[in-house]
Amino acid sequence: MTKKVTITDLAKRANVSVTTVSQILNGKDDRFSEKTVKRVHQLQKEMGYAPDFNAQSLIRRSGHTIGVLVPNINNPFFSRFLRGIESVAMDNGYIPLIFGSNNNQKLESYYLFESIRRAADGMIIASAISDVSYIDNILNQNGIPYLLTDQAPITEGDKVDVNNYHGGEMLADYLIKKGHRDVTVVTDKQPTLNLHQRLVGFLDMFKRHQMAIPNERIIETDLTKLGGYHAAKSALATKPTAIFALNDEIAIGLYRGIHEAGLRIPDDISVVGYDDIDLAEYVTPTLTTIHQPAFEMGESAAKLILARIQDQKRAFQEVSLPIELIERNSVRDIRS
Amino acid sequence: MTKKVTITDLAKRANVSVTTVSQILNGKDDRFSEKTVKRVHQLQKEMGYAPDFNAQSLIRRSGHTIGVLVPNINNPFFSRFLRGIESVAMDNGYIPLIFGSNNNQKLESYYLFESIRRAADGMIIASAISDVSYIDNILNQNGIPYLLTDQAPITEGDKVDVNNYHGGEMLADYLIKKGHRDVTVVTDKQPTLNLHQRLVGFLDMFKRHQMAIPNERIIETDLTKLGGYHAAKSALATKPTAIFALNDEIAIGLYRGIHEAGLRIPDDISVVGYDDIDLAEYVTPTLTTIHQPAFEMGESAAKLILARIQDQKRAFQEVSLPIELIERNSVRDIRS
DNA sequence: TGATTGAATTAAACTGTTTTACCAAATTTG
DNA sequence: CAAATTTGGTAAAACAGTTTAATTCAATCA
Repeated sequence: MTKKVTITDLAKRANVSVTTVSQILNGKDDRFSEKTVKRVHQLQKEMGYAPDFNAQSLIRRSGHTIGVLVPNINNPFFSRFLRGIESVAMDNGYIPLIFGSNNNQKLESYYLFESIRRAADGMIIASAISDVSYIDNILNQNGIPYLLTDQAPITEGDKVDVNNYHGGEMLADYLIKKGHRDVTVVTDKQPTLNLHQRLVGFLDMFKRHQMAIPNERIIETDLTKLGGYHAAKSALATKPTAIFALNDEIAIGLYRGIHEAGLRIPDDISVVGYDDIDLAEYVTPTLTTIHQPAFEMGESAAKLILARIQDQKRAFQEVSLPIELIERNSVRDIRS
Repeated sequence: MTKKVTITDLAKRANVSVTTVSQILNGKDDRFSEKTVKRVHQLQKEMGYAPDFNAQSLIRRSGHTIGVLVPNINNPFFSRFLRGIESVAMDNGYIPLIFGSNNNQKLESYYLFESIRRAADGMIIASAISDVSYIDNILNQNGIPYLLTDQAPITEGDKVDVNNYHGGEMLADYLIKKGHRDVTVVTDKQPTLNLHQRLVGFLDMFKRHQMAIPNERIIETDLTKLGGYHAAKSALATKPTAIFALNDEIAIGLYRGIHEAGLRIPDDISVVGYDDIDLAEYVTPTLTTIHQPAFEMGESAAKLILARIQDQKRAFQEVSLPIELIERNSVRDIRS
């Protein structure tokens, strides 16, 4: 167990001061003779020197880290979203610090402070549980720029957004055109703003067609496969011709419940989801859903926050990404 | 943008030295008067002080971090494995630093050094791509304990293991008992040791029954749904009665390919997988597979590495977790 | 000749925390 | 009552770097 090699070791071997080494290794080498520069680089390789991350972060007051807060790491949508973030963060020498709040407000707050403690340079927050102004307060207080991927009712800030309201509308419109009017919705017990907008868009469209969906037709569960599975019974009890699952995970759970009830999709009942996780085209029947550009959302979020880290004064920017209805085989046209 | 509150600020307000504050906040408060202790704690809450992570890590030479290296973050098996690690790490005040090597050796090596740079206290490595002795070298050199979840051919070290060889055997035995002899295998292009053992167990069992599987029946692809989907055609071309997918992801990809080819599972062809990801009981038909206790593997791994961090001298320990064949509906009994 | 300039390098201050060694006053002990 | 011990606390060094301002030395200039 050899001791870790430090900048001082390197400086000694090179017969220069640590200042010199530091400067050279940070690219400010125009002030030094070519000989010295070469020698330092040479020795760095030889000795396998890499600056200590914590020492660097401490004095730079930057952990070269961006904190990422998502509700659920295991949800495939967020999984791809995170990969998008990771991809651009890594390319720029930043490392994402990923936290899953699991709908737990205490945990969310803890992670906020943990990010501060770790000198995160910025944060990306997807669908916060807590009050947005609370988050804004904490983060502002500590001078940490952040970004929401939510239609959060906050006056200013960078945003990455997809129009969830419109997504809900599109699905409703699609089902209506296929002749469905007895439609049941399976949503989250504690919907984040995203989901809420999605739901409202859907309901509004039905209202506009004088076919308002009654409350009994709105079933609440967890945003997971298991949640969908559990909700299947009560959903089926409402005798719908179609079910709108607020995300694909729920839809896949419903598939199972529906199959176990001896019904067939889409012959006996239609199902639509939301997100277009990659699984959506692997289930039988393939799932009609709204495609959200999860990876691109992650990329945009990371780009935006990095840009702000570079320049705190730049104008706020709002990136809006398109969504798309992907028609597959889980909906039947029931017009006689 | 108020400045971050430091231990010095707190000390000033409390009219004591920073030493005192540090000691008290670290629980070494028996040397101080009750009054002082109370005051310090009171002020900590009031001022919202939390010690700077980087400063702490620097002087403690510990990032309270454990580096985790997995081949693929998106694979549901690893996803649950990571959650297991996370769970016990967090409970002990450690944060996992998660890296996905994506079968890229360069990246793997980079992450190793990044972990060192960040003063990781230990590492968990699942199925390394690189030579194990290479990893051992680097990590040993820097005094970082590590743990493999692999049947790696290394003399000593902590290990978390499930018997992949036996898992392969069990599946082979099962298929043989159901009358299958024309069996095709779909495996990874660059199998890690885990997968290799799994495959060898499977092949050996067939050999033992004088039904050795020829090389043409071993098809290589990526370890993903898409990989499975792409492999379906060539797999079907070998006219098997059953297919062994080396993990469930591949199996789900095969499902799609098989369905698109107009065949039915298990009527026309049987499929078995490996891992028992939660999706396995959501697909149609539900998938017969080997259950690996992914979450528990993660938990054990984290516990083991934490124990070693506490006490570098303790005896090496090898945890072996049980696997189980889960019989579902994807295999038909074809004995006439 | 003395001042100025420029190139190459460095000393010293700083980041926020922990730790070791030490100190003064109060209390106990012999 | 002097010596020893306890009580409650602090100063300073260390951790591994970065950054700013200063220094040295030689060459150029007026």
